[in-house]
Amino acid sequence: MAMKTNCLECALKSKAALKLNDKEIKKLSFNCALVRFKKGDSLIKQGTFSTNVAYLRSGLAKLHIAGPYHEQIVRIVNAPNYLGLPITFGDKINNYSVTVIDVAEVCFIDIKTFRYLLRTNPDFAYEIMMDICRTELEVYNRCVNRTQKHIRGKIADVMLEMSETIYKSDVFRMPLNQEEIGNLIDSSRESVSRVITEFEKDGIIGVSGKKIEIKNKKSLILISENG
Amino acid sequence: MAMKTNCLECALKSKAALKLNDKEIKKLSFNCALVRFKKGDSLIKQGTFSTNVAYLRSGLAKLHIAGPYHEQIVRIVNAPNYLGLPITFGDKINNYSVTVIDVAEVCFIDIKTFRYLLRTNPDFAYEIMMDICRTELEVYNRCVNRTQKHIRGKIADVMLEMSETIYKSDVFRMPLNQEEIGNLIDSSRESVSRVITEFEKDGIIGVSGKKIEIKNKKSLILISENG
DNA sequence: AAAAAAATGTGATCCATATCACAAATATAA
DNA sequence: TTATATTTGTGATATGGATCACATTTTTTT
Repeated sequence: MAMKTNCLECALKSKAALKLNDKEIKKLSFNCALVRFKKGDSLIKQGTFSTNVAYLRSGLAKLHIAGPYHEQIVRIVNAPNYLGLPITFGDKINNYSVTVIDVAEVCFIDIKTFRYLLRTNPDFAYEIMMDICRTELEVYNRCVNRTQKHIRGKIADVMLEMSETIYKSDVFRMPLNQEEIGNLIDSSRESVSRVITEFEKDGIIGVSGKKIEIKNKKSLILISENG
Repeated sequence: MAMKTNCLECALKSKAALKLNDKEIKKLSFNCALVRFKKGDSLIKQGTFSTNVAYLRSGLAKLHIAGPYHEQIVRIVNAPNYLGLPITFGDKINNYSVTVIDVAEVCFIDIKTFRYLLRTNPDFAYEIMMDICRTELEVYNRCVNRTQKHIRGKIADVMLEMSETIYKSDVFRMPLNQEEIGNLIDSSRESVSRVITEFEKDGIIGVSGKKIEIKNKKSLILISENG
């Protein structure tokens, strides 16, 4: 499953890795394994020990936490992006799970190597820090929206995020089922179904199976803003 | 208002600052101003530019965001702690506000000096990174609780946090009014009032004005866990 | 100490969503 | 291709908490 990597020639390097010199990249290459995953595979499991830094080279994953009553998807992570950086530093035990939702390639980097690079290359460290901070700010806003918006606005947000941020296209294959969408926006599967049906009837989106087409982006934005 | 600081002799240094050598501490001292604030004073204002790193040396502050419908308190920050580190790196514009809720001393550190220290002292940088990551993990869990728990459980959590984490005592002066508690746990002022009254009637807490006494911690923990 | 402002308590009513309970439709495995 | 499992659609009903509307208490200002 795991393959030797050639980080030097990798075209999907992180912004941070671009700051490494050839010698450092080689060190990284030696201590890094590339693994392919399919939908449903678990990359990080809440409650287990973290031993590697994971870098999502391609594909899509969900970061989720077992809440007191049900599962909650905290955010969708699209490539290229580090996964679970905060656990690498904040805690030895994984505070959340990460699961693949669309075929993915993941580089597992030895944690000692990663720390060595952080210590020796301040530019690399700075980029990693920027990355963590940007994510944190995003989580703040996501949390505020999740708790304050009504279902219709939240579904509109999900559709817009998939279209604009994740797939960068008006037509896409929704990688989450309705129960997962519910876990992402904190509502029940049934309510998600009702709103999606409503959006379709109103001609705002087109649905055929998992395929979604954004037909009226302006309406979606309006609904996102005004509930 | 602002005073020259003497970081070298400061007894309330951050874990990160403890990693600095004397020369670095002196540099910090030269580029740092200590300011005292009282309840209600604004330390960081959402939407403005961030120019300094703020370190809460003593006191208490709330980190809050203007949501689509109402204000939301994201977390309560107690000293000693950095304020708004993620904005320092993640964005030039403040994504949230920080306001004092109990007399506070804040050190404003010149951002260039801070960055210089990050570049030159990897141990310092590592501690700062740890700090950011721990906060991020905390925010994840807080967000899950806020959206999934019922009011009674959330009020129990607030009481326990104040008693155990913030004031480390069974008796304390609640620094938030009921509207603010509502903003912290996403509920209305009225509901907060009702639950607090209920807890008092049940003999779980004692209330006289702002003074709160935890009378039955076991009950609170039970309510926190089971709603 | 009096007046004004802010914070709190409490009933009555309303509403967005959850929950329950199935039917129908898709997807997956045998 | 049939059988089985998973996902989705939709009505009926229940409910936690929001909202509204005041009364009361506490705090702050003058």
